[in-house]
Amino acid sequence: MEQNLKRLATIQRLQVAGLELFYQNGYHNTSVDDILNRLELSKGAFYYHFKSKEDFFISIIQNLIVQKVYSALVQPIEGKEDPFAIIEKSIDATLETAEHNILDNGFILSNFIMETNGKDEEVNSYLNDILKIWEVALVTSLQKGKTDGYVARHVDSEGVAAYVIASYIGIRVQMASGNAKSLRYKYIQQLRAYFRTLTPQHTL
Amino acid sequence: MEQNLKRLATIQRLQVAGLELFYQNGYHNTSVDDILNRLELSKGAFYYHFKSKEDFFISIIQNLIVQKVYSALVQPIEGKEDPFAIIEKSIDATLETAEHNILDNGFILSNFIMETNGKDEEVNSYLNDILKIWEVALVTSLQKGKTDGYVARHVDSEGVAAYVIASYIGIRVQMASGNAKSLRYKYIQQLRAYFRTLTPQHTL
DNA sequence: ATTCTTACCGACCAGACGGTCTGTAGCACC
DNA sequence: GGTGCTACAGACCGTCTGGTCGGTAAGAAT
Repeated sequence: MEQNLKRLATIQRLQVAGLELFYQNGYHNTSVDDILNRLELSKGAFYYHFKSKEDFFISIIQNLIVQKVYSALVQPIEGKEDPFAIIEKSIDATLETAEHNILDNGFILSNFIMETNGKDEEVNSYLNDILKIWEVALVTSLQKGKTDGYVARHVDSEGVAAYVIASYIGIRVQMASGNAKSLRYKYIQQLRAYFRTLTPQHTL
Repeated sequence: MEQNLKRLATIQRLQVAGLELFYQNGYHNTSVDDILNRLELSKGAFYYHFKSKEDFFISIIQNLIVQKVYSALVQPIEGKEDPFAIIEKSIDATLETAEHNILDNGFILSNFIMETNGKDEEVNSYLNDILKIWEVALVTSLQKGKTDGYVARHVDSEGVAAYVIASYIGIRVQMASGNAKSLRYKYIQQLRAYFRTLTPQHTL
């Protein structure tokens, strides 16, 4: 039993360190040895627990990234308040962590999606699944907002979701290249302006 | 003289093939040999004309990518018509080429920016310069639109530019993972809705 | 106490990759 | 018609990377 705990701990350590390095340097630019050196573990340990680097990455996606995205972007918008308000709030919150260069959620996704696009088809599909989860949550929230009177009837929920996701991914690309703070402010301003056109009051 | 032409032709062939392969497989995932094999040239040829792989990439950025982005996204919006109309049109046009999987312009940029972010600082800055060119063109166009009565006075031109660029980059990430056609349609719809809030008539 | 299994070590390997270097065919120039 | 230079050819090298494999200490099982 004690053994099993140590095993799980080692796996966890590898995954956490792996995610951090993959995020900082990219998947292809991070070697297995890089991860091992940081933890003072050996090749043997790694390949005892994971059958390949790719398998390792997929385990990270499913065990760490899914949960992070879920808790940061999906769960917060499941309430029955004004969808626009809570969507804006959840996005702003993740952008704030991004600003301080903390390992952040959504960006990891788009980062890896672009890096694995074309090659690493399997990894790429797992990553896109996560984006899909967010998309579904956004659409659901918007549809509910229609019956609750927060969202105008004519709004194309899927279109809005795609647009929100797009702008979020894009702003993160730009934030990566400096002056994150002012970009975040500008972005939220414009997002709010955009949302304003989708409210029922607006169309009256 | 004949010699000089051949020299330039070889350089051109290398750059064109290089851009195509870098775009398809990413910069780090494309080896110099990959490019050479396609053209049936040798290592000697490559390192005669370029001092390193990075130097080669920078030459591609400055000779090919700059011009492509300029002709596709900057030049078209320099007129004095309605900024929103011509911006929308230029973006839609590039998304259409993207849809048919032609080597396309803006995406190359965001692709490479993300790949070279963190490492390859020099390459990264050259890429960001191009984004800046687009941004400046957008801001200029919007400002001119204010005096021409197309754009509401209160509009934050820089914010709008950042938001447009962001959504464009993001939608391209999503288009890369399939169903490009419907995404393009949705995206343009939402972009138009967003622009509508920025016109003077709207604020009356 | 012995045997088996788990969790890990670390030397090693094959292949890929960026880059170097020596060589050479052919055109230019006098 | 020799000399020099340009534009390549291609063998070679050092390094890095994912992955393998034989070994082993320590706990579990009997």
